[in-house]
Amino acid sequence: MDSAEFHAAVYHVVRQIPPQRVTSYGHIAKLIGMPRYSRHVGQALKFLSPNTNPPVPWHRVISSSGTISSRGPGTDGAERQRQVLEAEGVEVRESRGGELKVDLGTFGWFPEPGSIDLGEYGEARDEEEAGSGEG
DNA sequence: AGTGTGACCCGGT
DNA sequence: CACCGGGCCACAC
Repeated sequence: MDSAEFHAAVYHVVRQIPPQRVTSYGHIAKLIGMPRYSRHVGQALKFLSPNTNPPVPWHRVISSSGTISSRGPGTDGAERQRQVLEAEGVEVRESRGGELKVDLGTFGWFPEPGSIDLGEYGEARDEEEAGSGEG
């Protein structure tokens, strides 16, 4: 699995997140079969072009705790993500520390690995399974 | 070859 | 809920 293919796999899965739902970097990593690569999911979204042909709903990916990643002080990425989420009906609230949070119990989308379409990226495996396989 | 960093995750306090 | 420590993988210096 090359870096380019990893990115492609991430985009493929992110495109399947339904409207008004959010999931986490870590869960995307799980879905593509690489549970230890949560940090790289964020990188893949960072390198995403703003005008890809099938659009990638990057805004529906937040942290596992329901927090929108701040991307550092002085950046407006988190605020842009908030506005896009609210525009499609996702409720975002602000904690005292200024953190933007979404209620995962209401808007969370965490399908089990294997229950979604991986397309040509279904060969990725981070953990070997003894005695089983695609065949 | 070591150190620091990043759109992260989990458990403990 | 907030804070901290450890784990994780790849990249830049």
